[in-house]
Amino acid sequence: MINKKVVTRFAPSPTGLFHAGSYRTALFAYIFARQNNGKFILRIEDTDKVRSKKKYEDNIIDSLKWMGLKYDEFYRQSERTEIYRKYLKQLIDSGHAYISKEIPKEPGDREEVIRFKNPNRKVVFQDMVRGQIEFDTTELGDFVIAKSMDEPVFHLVNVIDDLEMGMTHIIRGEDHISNTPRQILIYEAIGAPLPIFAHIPLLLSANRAKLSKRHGAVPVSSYRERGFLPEAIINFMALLGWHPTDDIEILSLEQIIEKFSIERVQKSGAIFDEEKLRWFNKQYIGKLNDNDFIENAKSFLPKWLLPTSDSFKMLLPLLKEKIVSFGDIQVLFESSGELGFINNMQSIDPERLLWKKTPDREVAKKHLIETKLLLDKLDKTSFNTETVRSAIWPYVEKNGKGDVLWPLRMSVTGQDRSPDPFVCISILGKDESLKRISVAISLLEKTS
RNA sequence: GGCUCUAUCGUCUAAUGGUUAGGACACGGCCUUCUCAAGGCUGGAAUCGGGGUUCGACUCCCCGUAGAGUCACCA
Repeated sequence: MINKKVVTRFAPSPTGLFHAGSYRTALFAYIFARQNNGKFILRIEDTDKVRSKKKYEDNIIDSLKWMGLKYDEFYRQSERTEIYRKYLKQLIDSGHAYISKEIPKEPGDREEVIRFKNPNRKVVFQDMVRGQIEFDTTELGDFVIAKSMDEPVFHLVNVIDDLEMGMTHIIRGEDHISNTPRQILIYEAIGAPLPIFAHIPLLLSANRAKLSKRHGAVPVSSYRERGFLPEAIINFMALLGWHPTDDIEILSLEQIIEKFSIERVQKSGAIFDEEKLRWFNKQYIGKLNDNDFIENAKSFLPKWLLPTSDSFKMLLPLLKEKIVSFGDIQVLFESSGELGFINNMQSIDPERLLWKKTPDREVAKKHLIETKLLLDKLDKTSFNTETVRSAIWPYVEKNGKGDVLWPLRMSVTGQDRSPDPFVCISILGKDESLKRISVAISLLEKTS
């Protein structure tokens, strides 16, 4: 039995912010390694010195860390030139590559590069996702594998590293299918055994183009900034191109690792639709306990609302049920948001104080006056959602919920949509609430 | 254009020769409800087209069509 330990890798080039497309590739490679008790390697492919940026490398590493995808080894290709040179020399010495005179076509082009001597033959390989794939490499020509002995290029370094790092499974995007025959040729020239390939389908933008900076790719870090939970992103992404055998879709990373099977990976590309991610995020937010919720919510709260305050405690259940991502908290508190009334009371049209089923000014006015009286009896220091509710509730039950509560809620919020009036009133406090109710009463008087 | 890959509801997908083609998101309706949500119930919605193979095709084969990827001294 040649039961070699599974080794997979994620090999991004640090030339842009880490986005969903590459993230899903990393996730599948990670899952496959973990479910086989194998190794997962992160390799930064920064041979393009012009486009590679440290900040992008940092972004990739931070995002991976945030998502909880731990790698066992880390490499940077820019630090491995010696190794590549050795192989380059071997390839030239054995006649598989040669130094080629060129006519530069673009600025930066060399007059001399190293090309691979293409044996021009058919290449066949088995892909774990797609089955057998055939290519005729004749059309590829003698492709460039290095700009100079110290500047190897993608195809070469990719193969050498996978070889040197003992890669057993190359799990990467479908966009690499057409690179595979070139790389197989290099493996053969070096005399190395082939790894197993698995090309997973691409993630597509809404217009069906490969997800990229130009086409709707949202950086993972931006989901983090908008208050999404990594568990939700993982769950959502895993289900793009893969599906368990049953219909249970809410899955932790551990459960995914347990159930995952690369043979069940879809062959066709999947459109990245944020709508379902939002749903997943809501599910995961709902599972959070208060402490974790607060921890996540903290940075999105308006300055005046401390997580330790009574106001926050009153708002907590409401926040939990309303938001889809923590970033929504900010929206809620904007002047046009559902909690905007707290700091921005809009002037109201008296007509809006009337409940649709009882559009009578006298009725509305009477209920406002009565509830105001009830509220006035409450002690300021024990003015909270529960005391407010119990003070008014008997009156509400006796006179009809809509008849009493609609004018009350409208008078203190001025908004069509808001939390229930008890929460609103307790948040505003006794003085402010009574003031707003008085204003509403006088509005009804003036016009009637 | 050459080469390669792909094709089930709007979206993510299940069903690997026999199902009333299933689930989820989104959408509509109803219930609940002072509003908005949430929740419950419920509805509409798909096998790209044409040929085969077969007693029987979403499923296998061929031809179209459509989409995607790739054709760098980027990765």
